[in-house]
Amino acid sequence: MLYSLVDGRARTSTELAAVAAVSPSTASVHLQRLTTQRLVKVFAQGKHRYYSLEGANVAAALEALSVLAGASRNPFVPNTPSRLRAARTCYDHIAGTLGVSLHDRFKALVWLSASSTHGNNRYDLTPNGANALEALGIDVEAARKLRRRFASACLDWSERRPHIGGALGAALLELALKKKWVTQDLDSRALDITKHGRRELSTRFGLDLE
Amino acid sequence: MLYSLVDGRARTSTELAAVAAVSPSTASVHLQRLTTQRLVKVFAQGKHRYYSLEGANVAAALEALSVLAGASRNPFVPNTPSRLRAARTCYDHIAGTLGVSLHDRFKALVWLSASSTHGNNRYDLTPNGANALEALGIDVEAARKLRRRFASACLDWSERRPHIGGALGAALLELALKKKWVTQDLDSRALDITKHGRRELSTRFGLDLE
DNA sequence: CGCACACTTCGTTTACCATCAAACTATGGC
DNA sequence: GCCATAGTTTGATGGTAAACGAAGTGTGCG
Repeated sequence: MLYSLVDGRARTSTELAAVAAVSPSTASVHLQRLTTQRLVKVFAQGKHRYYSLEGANVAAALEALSVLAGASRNPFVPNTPSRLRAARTCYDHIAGTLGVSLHDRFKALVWLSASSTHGNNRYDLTPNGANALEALGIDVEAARKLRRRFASACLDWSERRPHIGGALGAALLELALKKKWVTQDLDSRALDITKHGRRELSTRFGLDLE
Repeated sequence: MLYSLVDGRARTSTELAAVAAVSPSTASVHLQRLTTQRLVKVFAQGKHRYYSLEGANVAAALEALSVLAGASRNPFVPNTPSRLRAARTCYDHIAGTLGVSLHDRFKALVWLSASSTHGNNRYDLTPNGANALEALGIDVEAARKLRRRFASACLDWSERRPHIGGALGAALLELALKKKWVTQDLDSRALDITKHGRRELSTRFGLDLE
């Protein structure tokens, strides 16, 4: 279970049960123990409970042990249709590889930081981030005034890593549609990244999508 | 057991049994397993079998795990009389802190290297090392001709780390006595490092002894 | 040579822990 | 409001591995 989590992605208890080839109940008690021992952390989203490694310490220990064991692990392959995996909507914001990439990029640029006031999986825009997004045409102040969480880490279904949700996520999708960076599929949640969009994402955010 | 070995010192199976608070027989089967799994290596000397960590990999893994456990280990304290621990003879060569320090220093200076032709715990002098020792007044060629092993790793009883044995070790002790770097105690195996010797060891080998 | 010591091998016992099924709780969708 | 799905709790069970004592092997010392 732990080794399957070293890629940084989160997994549900049922998936981890399958990975370990044990029954869901066995997996449950095991994961409970791993949680109390601070090896993994849980993140409940809807009726799914996503488990991921607690921190870099744990990954380091696993790495060191796998060196001893001389094992090479086979990587996780998501079995989501590739069109949906690349980019799609999640309620009213961007998910899929694109969503996760944006999230990672915004954190790397320090536009987004973990919220100090709210819970664990909430974000704040830094002054830099607010300026940059205003410059792109997002009304950050308006988004702040809405009666909903401003920005949150939403766990991505296909990538199993967080993307940006909340009012800010919605504003980003709105912007991307308005600027024709992406177009919405009519009968699915898939998003198409336009040629123009690909260029813009690259120059504005340094995002290089396959 | 493994944690008690992270300091790089070797320990006997009886000591490790005491460390783990189990019977000698239990320790024996456990150590056997650790050996086949390449976590520790054995070195038989007389009727003692010294166990030590197999390599840096193992130490790294233990380190990573202890970070997770948040434990701080209490270090090994040798219970040997300090006079004997500092310097003494082992058969006909130098043992104790001084012996181990010389061994470590010679390896660091690349005067001594693991023997390519003989077994695992044998040494060869490098050309550099031979020159340096000849310059000090050791007849290296004569030592080579003796019908005994030239240089070997002899596990130090108090330090639990190797010092230099064999013909080379004997020649080193002979030199140290002749140059009055050390004087031999009359009724024990203890060696006294003279003031002069301390100075010489410092300038010639960069050895700083307490 | 024989004793003492260091350690290992063997066979047996015991305790524990992983595992599962069944029952239970929680969440989302219609 | 009800069903389906996701996950957890609980209690019983069996397999396994850790542990020990007793007997065996090997090494050094007098």
